[in-house]
Amino acid sequence: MTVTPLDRRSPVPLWAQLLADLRRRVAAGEFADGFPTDEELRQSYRVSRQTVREAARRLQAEGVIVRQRGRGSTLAGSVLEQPLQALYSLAGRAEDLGLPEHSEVLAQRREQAGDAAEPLGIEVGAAVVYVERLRFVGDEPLSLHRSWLPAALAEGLLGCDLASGSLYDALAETCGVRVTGGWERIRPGVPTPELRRLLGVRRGGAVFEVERLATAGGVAAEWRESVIRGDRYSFRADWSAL
Amino acid sequence: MTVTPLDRRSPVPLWAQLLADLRRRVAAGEFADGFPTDEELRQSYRVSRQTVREAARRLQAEGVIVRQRGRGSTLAGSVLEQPLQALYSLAGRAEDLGLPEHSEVLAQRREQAGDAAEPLGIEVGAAVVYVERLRFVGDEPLSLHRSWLPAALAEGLLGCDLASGSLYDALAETCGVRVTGGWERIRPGVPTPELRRLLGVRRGGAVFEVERLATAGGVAAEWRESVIRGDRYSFRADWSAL
DNA sequence: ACGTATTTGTTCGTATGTATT
DNA sequence: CAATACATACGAACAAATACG
Repeated sequence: MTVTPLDRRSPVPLWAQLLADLRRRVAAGEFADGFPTDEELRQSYRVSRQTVREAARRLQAEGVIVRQRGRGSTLAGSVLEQPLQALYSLAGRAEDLGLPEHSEVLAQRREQAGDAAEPLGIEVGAAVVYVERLRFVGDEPLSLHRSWLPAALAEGLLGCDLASGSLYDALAETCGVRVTGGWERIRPGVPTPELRRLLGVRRGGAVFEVERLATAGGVAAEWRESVIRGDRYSFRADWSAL
Repeated sequence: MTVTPLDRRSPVPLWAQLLADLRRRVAAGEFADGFPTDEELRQSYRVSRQTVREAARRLQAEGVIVRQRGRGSTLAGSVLEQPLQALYSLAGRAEDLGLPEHSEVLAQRREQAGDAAEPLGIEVGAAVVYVERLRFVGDEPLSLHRSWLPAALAEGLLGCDLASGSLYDALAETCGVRVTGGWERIRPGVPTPELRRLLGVRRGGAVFEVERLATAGGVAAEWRESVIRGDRYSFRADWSAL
């Protein structure tokens, strides 16, 4: 019984106290044989399910646990990876902010799958649609995106005007494929001279490199490699009450 | 009346439908004169407050709105900045994962505040404690952290052993100062030759550059500039049901 | 300066849906 | 099919921060 009792008179919310105690127990290596269920936590800490979920939600957001319906919560593997709010749609984000957005389409053609075959789960040499776009927010370029989509799904994109808007909107309208999920990984990078020129990055400037897999109903729909200017884009976190 | 009615028989959760509609309305420039309160949204969409909060929580996580107790929700008309799960404590994260962690203390001394004066909100030349640590996870260096703390708060850190563990733990134990919040900004960068050598980054390797301000009860407690190896650390987002 | 109304945050209880075992 | 476990959704109440008269 290593449960630390929570203090209801404390100004610190119950969920924060619970979160702290769970972090402590995780660090102590306590849950090697399975993370407790919501119900078990509810009983052992004598709080409501709401409170348990609030703490669990944050543990999940931090990448400490993975929660799955019907299966329960499990400790996440130990990788030095930080969860992130999904970039998802840069176009949508710019639009939300009321910024003018457009793209220069550098390529839009059929190809045979090379490196993209593996993440897409198709065979090398299978037909894919390749789209390369230089995206502008305002007058200056912000990012370069290279996307590979299985031709079986995205054939219709070839005749599409992609000079503005989200690729996923076009994919939904033209091909009836609605992207429902995916993942992406973000790293820092040094742009090649050609990329520097395309994006207008000054000497010594760095970029974010983003890999993304988008899925539609569990099927891989797009593999994307993006480069985003570091001098025009950044990530920010505000944190409190931890 | 631009409220799109929600479909309760749809497999898409109500909060997701609400979120989509709110995003649409934001993009349409509808909330120029104030974002609706939870109660207003509850009534106009005929859902419970729980549902409203679930959608609002995500809008906040995306950086679209800012929510404040007593004040309401406001549009965060802003920059191209993406919200991020706080890095918060790298030491804690490594510890949670059961990875061995330690630091090489490169500097730990009293100084006069220079560039750190402004973010800390103190006068240039005021006494600060400067700490520079090279942090290892496993046998290899992961990051370099340079911290400035007001001497008025953190004097006690000067006599502290900082070879392992979190600076904030030391700050709490030695000085009785508990960090309660803050913010950080993350950009990509190219390391200087000296940093390359210190961190063991190969030629052409890039890094994350992190600026952080930590506060304790509303008072600035630490200004930090960090450099994290890009080949050992990355950010990851999983997204779904959007 | 003080008290009241507003608004979001926290917490409880309860019921039902959905994915996994 | 049944049991398990997380997700969604409703209702309700009080706390805490803010705004306003």
